[in-house]
Amino acid sequence: MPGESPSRYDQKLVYVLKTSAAIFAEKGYHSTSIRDIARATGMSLSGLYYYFSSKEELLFLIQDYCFGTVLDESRRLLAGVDDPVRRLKLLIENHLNYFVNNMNEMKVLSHEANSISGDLFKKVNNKKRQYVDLAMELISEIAREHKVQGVDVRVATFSLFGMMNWIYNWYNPRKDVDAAGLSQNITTLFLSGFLGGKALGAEKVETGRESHLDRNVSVWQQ
Amino acid sequence: MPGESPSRYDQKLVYVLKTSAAIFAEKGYHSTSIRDIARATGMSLSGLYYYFSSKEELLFLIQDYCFGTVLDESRRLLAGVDDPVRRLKLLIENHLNYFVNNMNEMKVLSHEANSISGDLFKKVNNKKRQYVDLAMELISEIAREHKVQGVDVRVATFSLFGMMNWIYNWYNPRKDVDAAGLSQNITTLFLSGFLGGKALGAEKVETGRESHLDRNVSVWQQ
DNA sequence: TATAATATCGAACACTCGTTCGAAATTGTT
DNA sequence: AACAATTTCGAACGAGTGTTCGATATTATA
Repeated sequence: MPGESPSRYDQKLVYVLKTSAAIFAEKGYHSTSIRDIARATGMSLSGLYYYFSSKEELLFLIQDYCFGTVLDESRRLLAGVDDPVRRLKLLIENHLNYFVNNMNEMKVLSHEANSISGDLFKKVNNKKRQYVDLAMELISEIAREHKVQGVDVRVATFSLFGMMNWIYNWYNPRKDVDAAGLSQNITTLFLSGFLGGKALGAEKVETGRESHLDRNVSVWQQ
Repeated sequence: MPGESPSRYDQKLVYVLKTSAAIFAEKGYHSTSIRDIARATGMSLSGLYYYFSSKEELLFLIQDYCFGTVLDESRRLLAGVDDPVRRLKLLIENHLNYFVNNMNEMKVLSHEANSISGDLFKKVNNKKRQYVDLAMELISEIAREHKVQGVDVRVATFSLFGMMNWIYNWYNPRKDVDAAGLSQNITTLFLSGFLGGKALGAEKVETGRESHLDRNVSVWQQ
């Protein structure tokens, strides 16, 4: 049912997640106290626990929501596309686009991957494995199709993720190329390398830009 | 003066650093207590403070020692080599070789870069900037020489560091290719990309394998 | 407006943390 | 053996942590 507006509860939960993600991204999960989050959200310490049952679950909610979106969106985009090179390009584009537009959440997802444990860790890691497997299979197909030799598929896959996930360490939206440029650059780098850059032009593809979390947050922003 | 053996103090300091780095790498800096380190080293809580003046300084000592070695070694290796492509290959090879042989320290250096603050942060960051600048200038030279178009030098540089520094998230010495293979793969990927892999073979280069920290640690190991 | 459901809060608890300090043990020197 | 320097330790302090709980305020329902 389209047009159904999210409940008061959901709206505020999203606000809490978004605010927490920003602080986690800035100070790190372990250096952030629930009191920090209370201050930033304007809520009381105990009031926050109405929206999560532990600090670790709060981290989980951020990571799970974030990864779920990336995974769903990439599947949606790849559906109906057959050529593995084209599919990989879409995956890269979606990944980087979401990263740039949700830097806080993606930093928390990348950098705090081991700050979570037990079942919550497993849940996030399942999605992560699915996502990595998808990319690795694409790269494997490409290797077969194009008879790539001398490059290990596992090394190639994680090198690609390294390129993409490292950006929270250096990327500056006001200084660097935009998300589309970033995708274009990294796609070229991965496929053709630094010295063969002219061979493959990555065409622009339409992907959603706005964060899901952004949608309902306006009410709560000062 | 070669052959001068390190003092008792230095030996044990190195032992403390090495042990701490292993725990920091496993549990993360903020989740590690000085009591954890005391237990692992077999020393008392207060006894540790004879070797560092604060937990943060302990982190600094690990990062500074580690980065200093990488930087010095890379300068030593690059001295006398003119061709920028050759120079970059050496930098990559040295970086990955040191990374694989000192995974704990390099993980602490990469992953805990923002767990340190103030002057100590500045000190480490100065070395980091020098190192990044060195790589970026090499890449810039290569771009000029080979008339590379369509790839941003800054994006390329940090993508390379992303590939290299991400490995602590996935690399398994017992499962993956060794340090030499890793260098070969990543050099090829960066320069020729996944689809142009055959063009450039990265020749093997001799670099030191043993960690500096390893040298004097044997006495203290159980 | 009365009643139920939802949402928020202040205060406190139990615990862990980094760090200090004076004394004791160990090692090196004469 | 006597002394000095180096190294180690136990015990404690004060501050900050995540979390709980009963009560209160707010909103929705009738």
